[in-house]
Amino acid sequence: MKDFSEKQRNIINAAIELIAEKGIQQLTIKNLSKKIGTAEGAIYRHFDSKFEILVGILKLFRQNKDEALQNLKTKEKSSLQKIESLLSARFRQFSENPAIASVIFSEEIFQNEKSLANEVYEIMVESQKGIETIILNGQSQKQIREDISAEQLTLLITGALRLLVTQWRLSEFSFDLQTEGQKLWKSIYKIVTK
Amino acid sequence: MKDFSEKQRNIINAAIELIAEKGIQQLTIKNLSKKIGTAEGAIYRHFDSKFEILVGILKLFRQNKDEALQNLKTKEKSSLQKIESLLSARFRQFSENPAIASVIFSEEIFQNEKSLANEVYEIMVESQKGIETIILNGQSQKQIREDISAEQLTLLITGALRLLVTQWRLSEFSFDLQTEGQKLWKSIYKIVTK
DNA sequence: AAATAAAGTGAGCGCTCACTCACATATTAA
DNA sequence: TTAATATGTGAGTGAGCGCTCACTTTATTT
Repeated sequence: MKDFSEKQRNIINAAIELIAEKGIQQLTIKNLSKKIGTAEGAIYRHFDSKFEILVGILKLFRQNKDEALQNLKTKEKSSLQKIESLLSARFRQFSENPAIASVIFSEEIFQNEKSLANEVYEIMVESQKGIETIILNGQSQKQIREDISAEQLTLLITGALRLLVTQWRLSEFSFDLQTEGQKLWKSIYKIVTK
Repeated sequence: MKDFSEKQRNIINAAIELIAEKGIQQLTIKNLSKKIGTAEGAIYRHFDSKFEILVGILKLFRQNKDEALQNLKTKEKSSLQKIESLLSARFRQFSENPAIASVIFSEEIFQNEKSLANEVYEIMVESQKGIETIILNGQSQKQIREDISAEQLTLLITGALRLLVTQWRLSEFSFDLQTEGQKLWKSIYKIVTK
């Protein structure tokens, strides 16, 4: 699994932005080259096919997720603090790069190709497993209520996170995501600590 | 706003199934006519354009939502019972018609066209307003906790519902949605009643 | 400075797309 | 029964798609 060159990252970022702006159906090589400011053919010096660009987007998302989870493990924090960190890091990332917010929870984009759809699902499951593990830890340390399973709490937390981001996007970023994200965290805190 | 003819409903349902199976990019007039068993041209006797078929899908979703909310108003139930009814009705609907589950929460399908994307957002907001109203009622009757706003509780409930359905779809319907839906309701019940 | 490699260019290829239209067939009205 | 209307058919149209390739330009190595 090699890393991307600078040009490749440019192309991937432009692709994410294009999808965010116009939807997957407008992610064409022509539009992509226009966005980057090169001829169409140039793209094929860096990617074998359009498919590989989509693969690249998912690879980037997977890296982000791995980094976020890895980052937490090194720190000395309580389970609740870890969850708060994860959430606020997410909201910050999306605020700084709204295009990612528009693509990362849109599984439909990759539904065209079976192998991509599967990758999307795997990333989602792994990401939630990370949160579930933190919650399980919090439960065994009696910081998080135990009358609701870690799986269910994860579903509630992740679901709300996703929906909030989706609303932010569909409303054309009409509210401050980080502010609303903090509100959400306060609610989650009340709920998980009972 | 006229109702659809039988042929039009056939076409809309086939379109939903196609999107569910192969993604929006495979919703082509050729594939659609193959699915229905007619020639391509026949479709244009019932819809002016492919765009109008997408509009039709959204119209159907809006009708479903309106009916579900209207249905509840007539019944004599507590707020908590109403929410449970809403959720279980949803899960039943999706179990019986998985294709709808695959499309209804995939907002990016309609992202291609600004007017459609807006419609999608409106339906979402209205749907949540319905739940929020029920929760507000439950709060004023002291059946639902008041230390978390109705808006936030709606976000948590709706988010979890959506995510559960999405997981069910991405896992290729690998678990029983209604069973998991009941589990979710039990968790939600514990949370909202404190 | 010359040679080699890497990156960019854009016309053009085969293909699929949404959609049209002249015609055929089925349904309803007179 | 005939006329009128609605519906179905499928080859055809121009446009746009992903992608290729002969060629040019830029960067790197000798």
